[in-house]
Amino acid sequence: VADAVIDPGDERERELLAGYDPRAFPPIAVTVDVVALTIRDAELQVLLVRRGEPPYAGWWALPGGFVRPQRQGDGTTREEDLAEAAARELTEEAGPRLRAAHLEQLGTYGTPGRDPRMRVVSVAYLAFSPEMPDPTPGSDAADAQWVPVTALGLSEAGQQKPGTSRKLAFDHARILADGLDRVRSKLEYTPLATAFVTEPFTISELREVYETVWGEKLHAGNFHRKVLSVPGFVESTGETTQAGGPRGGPRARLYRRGDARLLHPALLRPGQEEEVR
Amino acid sequence: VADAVIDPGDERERELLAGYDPRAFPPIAVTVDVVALTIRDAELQVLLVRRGEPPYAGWWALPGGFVRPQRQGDGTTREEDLAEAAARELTEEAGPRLRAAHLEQLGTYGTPGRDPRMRVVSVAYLAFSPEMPDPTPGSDAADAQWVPVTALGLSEAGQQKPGTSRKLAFDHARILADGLDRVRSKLEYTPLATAFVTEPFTISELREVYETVWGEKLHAGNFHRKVLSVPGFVESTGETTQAGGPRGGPRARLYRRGDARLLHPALLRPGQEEEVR
DNA sequence: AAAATAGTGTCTTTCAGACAGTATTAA
DNA sequence: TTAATACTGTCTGAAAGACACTATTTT
Repeated sequence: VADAVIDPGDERERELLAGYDPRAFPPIAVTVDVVALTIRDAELQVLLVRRGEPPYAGWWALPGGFVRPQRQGDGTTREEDLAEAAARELTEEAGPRLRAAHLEQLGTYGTPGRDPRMRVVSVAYLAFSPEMPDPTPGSDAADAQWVPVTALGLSEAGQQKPGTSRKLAFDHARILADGLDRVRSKLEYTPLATAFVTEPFTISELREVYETVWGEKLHAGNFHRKVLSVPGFVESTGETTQAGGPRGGPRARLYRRGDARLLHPALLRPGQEEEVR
Repeated sequence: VADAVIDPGDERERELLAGYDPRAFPPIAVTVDVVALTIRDAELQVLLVRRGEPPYAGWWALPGGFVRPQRQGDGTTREEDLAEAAARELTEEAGPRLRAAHLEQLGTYGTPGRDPRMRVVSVAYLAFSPEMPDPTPGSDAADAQWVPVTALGLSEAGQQKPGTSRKLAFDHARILADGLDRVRSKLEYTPLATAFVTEPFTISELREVYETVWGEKLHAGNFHRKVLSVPGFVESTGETTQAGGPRGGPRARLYRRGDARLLHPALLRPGQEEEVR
């Protein structure tokens, strides 16, 4: 295939190429996939795209696509970084209104055979955003939807349980499961939960993030004191909400994100006594 | 380049290919790089290879190379997984005696221009092994060496300080810095330290691992009690060493790795009061 | 005998979690 | 008035860290 452009030269040069020049090998495709998470209706939801073409036509997939060596946006032509590619895919699928508050690399998946068409190595990214409207129907993102992760029947092993209606294409069930593990764990020791709320926010809103992601009720009083005791987690605005909660209660104080990158001491997840052995 | 093999067909098909077929784009090379760490002479050391060819001839690099779509080992021909490729590179560079006790994916680096020859996306792996002999001179691994990480003058920003004699090629200083961050942090909440010692081991040997990786002296008595109090971290063999320490002291009890995958409660790193802000 | 090391005991401080209690707001 | 919620106070137990101490071994 691509060998054609190379003049092998003498044997030494050929060996050099075999060791150092990838054009001597069949190509490997590089893609990015994005696990975009948000909280809607008190549920953790993930952005999925319905596939229209084989393979896996009619199945659901994480938004993603091939990394483009050339990027044309503002007129200038330059190459595209991996994180840029992830952000681009997200915007293309979910619309320009989705501004992820946080984007980080999750991991890279390159097991042979994960894409039946050819060897594909996929760099997965994890994105978090506050509650977003549905992707605009009729736009480029017509086939994108926010789906509650509980509706996907994921097992601990990163597979979907039989009988789940929305089937995930490729190894996306595994990637999503890894992403969920990562989020649940990062809530403990980073201020990541603040990426799921819009500023200013209340301590209760922050607690709802933890409860939704961890799937466990937390003690409101202890949570409140704990959050305020961690230096740099949140920062008071001095304001309060304009009204109490929908079912009563006093007005709550409002906060902004603090400047801490790590939470010390950490907010440990309850019910983890049973260790992973 | 590779466009030649594709017949563009009508416009619809061309668009399909542009979206789904990587052969419509210039190729991106996929490599694996390995950050192999061990403890020798009470120092944390990393396996580096001296580059003989441009670019960066004479500089030092992490062991690594292109992922081979086809792998020929036991006669059968099949594709090579990313982790397999990492293990293969490690064996090729350090010799077959290096058996990593632990191998995990670190991250993927694909910034345009990181390799001046072409667009290269590199999947980095992190490997840990107990103390190993030097790579055999005269073998394939003639140019590989264990180098103390302190000799590389890494700054927090993942760059080498001016005046460092051993210069790291490509963005390998950044990859190594990320790897060191990962190790230091994983010692806290996983039993990873046991990957740096040979079984059976003493609590003091385990403490030396922590002290070397963290670069801080720990309180021997408190460390001892702490390790034994974490369920599943270590498991007693019932044996003791045959002699005391080289400068006196009683014989120490010997332990094996336990079955815990996570340490609860964690072994928190001291001197971290100053948070990352 | 002296020095080094393995391992244990104990005290103080911090923190997580349970629980109670007060003030404020909506229905 | 009732129920819900925001926030604070207090107690208990777990655990980290400082320090002291004993026992065992080498020099």
